Amino acid sequence: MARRVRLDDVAAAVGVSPASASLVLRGAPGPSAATRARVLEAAQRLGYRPDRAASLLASRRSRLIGLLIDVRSAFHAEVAEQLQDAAEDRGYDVVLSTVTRRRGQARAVETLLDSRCEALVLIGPEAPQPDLERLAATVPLVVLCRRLEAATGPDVVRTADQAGTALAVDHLHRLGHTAIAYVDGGIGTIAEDRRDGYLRAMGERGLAPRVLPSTGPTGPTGTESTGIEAAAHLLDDLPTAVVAFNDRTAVGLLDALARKGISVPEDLSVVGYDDQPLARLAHVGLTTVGQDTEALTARALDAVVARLDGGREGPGPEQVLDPYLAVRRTTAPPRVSA
Amino acid sequence: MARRVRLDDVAAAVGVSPASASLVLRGAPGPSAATRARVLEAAQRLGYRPDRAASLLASRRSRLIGLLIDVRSAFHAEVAEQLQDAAEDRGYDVVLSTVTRRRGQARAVETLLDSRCEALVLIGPEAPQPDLERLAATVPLVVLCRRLEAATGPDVVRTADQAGTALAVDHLHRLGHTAIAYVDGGIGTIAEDRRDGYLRAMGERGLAPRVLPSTGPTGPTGTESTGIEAAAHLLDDLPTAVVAFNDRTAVGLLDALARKGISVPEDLSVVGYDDQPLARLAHVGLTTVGQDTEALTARALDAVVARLDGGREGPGPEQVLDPYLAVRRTTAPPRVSA
DNA sequence: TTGAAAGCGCTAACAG
DNA sequence: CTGTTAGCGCTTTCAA
Repeated sequence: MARRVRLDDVAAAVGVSPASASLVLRGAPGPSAATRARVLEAAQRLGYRPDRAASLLASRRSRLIGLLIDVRSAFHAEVAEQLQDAAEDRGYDVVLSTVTRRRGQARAVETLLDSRCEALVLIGPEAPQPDLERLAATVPLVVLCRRLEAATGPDVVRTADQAGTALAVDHLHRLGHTAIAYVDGGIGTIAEDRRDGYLRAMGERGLAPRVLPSTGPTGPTGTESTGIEAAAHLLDDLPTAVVAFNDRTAVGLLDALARKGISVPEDLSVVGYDDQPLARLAHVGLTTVGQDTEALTARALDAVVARLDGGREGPGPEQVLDPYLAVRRTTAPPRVSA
Repeated sequence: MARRVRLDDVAAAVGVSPASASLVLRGAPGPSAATRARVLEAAQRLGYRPDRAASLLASRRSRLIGLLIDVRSAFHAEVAEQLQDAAEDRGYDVVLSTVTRRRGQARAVETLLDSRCEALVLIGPEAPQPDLERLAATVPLVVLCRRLEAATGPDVVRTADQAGTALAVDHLHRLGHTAIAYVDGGIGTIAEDRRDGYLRAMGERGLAPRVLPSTGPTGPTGTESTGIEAAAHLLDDLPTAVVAFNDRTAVGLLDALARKGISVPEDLSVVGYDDQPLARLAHVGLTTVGQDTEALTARALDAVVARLDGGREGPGPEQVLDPYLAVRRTTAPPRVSA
């Protein structure tokens, strides 16, 4: 295998200095149109590919944004794709680092830092706030989809989760429902917000809340089984509508209900949360609350750029976007009972 | 923000040369236990983090494996996670590059090459074989989940897709089915193999095949809508069982059938392909064919290591793994008809 | 077992 | 507008 073509080779072939060739290949101003053309031609002909490690080492800036993802999450994936494209438009590149069962968030962050990322984006990190603050002291940090108490270090971009469940309650109430239960999502900031939004919305309407606890500490929370368990509790005293912590819970609920012969939405309306592809399946047609991922990633990138290019020092104001409600086939007015 | 701690700082703090410190920090043999301890202590205390760009540039080898993924695919995600962990055990690191709608495979591959990856893994690449051969001439290449005609360049690791659909047919036949239709997946190596497997399996059993065409060139292939369309054709002359090109198609099919009042598996058995998380949902309970992702990634990594560390020159023998059948709730013996 | 010196391939100052 | 000169932070001979 032939030695790789270097910048020097290109420069030599054209008869200019490596410095000039470098300017040309980076599209930097300076070189004349003539030199430019010749260098480009030679680079093309020789099959020159710049060595990223070398240019990274030599340049002051890396223009690299690190993104931590749990690659199994569809939402993370969507963010990754959108951030990649958005970053490109601003002249940045995104480095992905995956969290796996064996490879915790700390390890993944280190990888990113070692790769010279200038800023980091974390999606719904579960780390305690002090850890995030500490990290933010090291590198510009954007926390996506996670509320922080009086964030001082990281920039925060998130959707108003409280407003999301409130949206669901509002929708059901307008349809005529008053007995609206909520299937909880357990611990965590997101679960808290969604629950609070439900409780507040119910209170505002003078409705009695009813929160079904999430699966206990034995099982994972916010999964299909959470919904299945909740269904069992529900059967004793059926409300006319249920809001679930997330879509997976809602799907579990739907499944269990179907097996008990309870029709949705005739006997019971169900609302999920997340607007996952799953929810959109014709098969499921789940009415659900969703967030505008594209806007979320755009804001996240704005925050990064404001710090790196805009010279902003501290975190910007918290960005809280509004959720939307996608009405599908699992909600309807309550049955006019006898 | 304080200047980053360098190797020189650590070396100076201990009073040894950077060279020795380097050896210690990489765990290379040479330095005495005493030096070792002192260097490690100092590195820890100063918060030293090696600069990857610099070490990459300086070292002959990068020990980097590039993986191209479409991050929206659950399967790709699973491979990414497993390859990451497996690579770590062999002292390699995985660099992820995503293909997006805007950023084609070629671009993503270039990124990987520029990052000094020593080998590339592509998952089910759709590029024409000559392109793959050409790429394989540049860098050790492993093609995962894609059959190649007499592969000369890349290593190939895949599951026997023909055997997969044959497995499905066999299962249905044993249950007593004879009228077994197949919903096609359109063009592409994988679709061809699955269809061929079906046709051959039917032929071997003296059964008449019936292939329902995939959605035409207007729509994407292998999606829920493919299944929905297929259901319409099916209704004219209902078989007792259907094998679908993939799970998404099967789910579309299930949905359409449910709306027509056809019960599964009582009136019709359905088998999918891929064993996606979707299929495992209690809600769906799809009988489906799957592949052993863990084995697949392990073999892929073996192939990479054989070339890089084992000094193998050409591609190794094609690795073809067996698919498995996950029997769930969408298949049953045919109704004993009147 | 350790240290000195010479790069890895590129960019960034500055001088011409 | 172009070339020269130094590094970026690390690894790697090779000699001590």
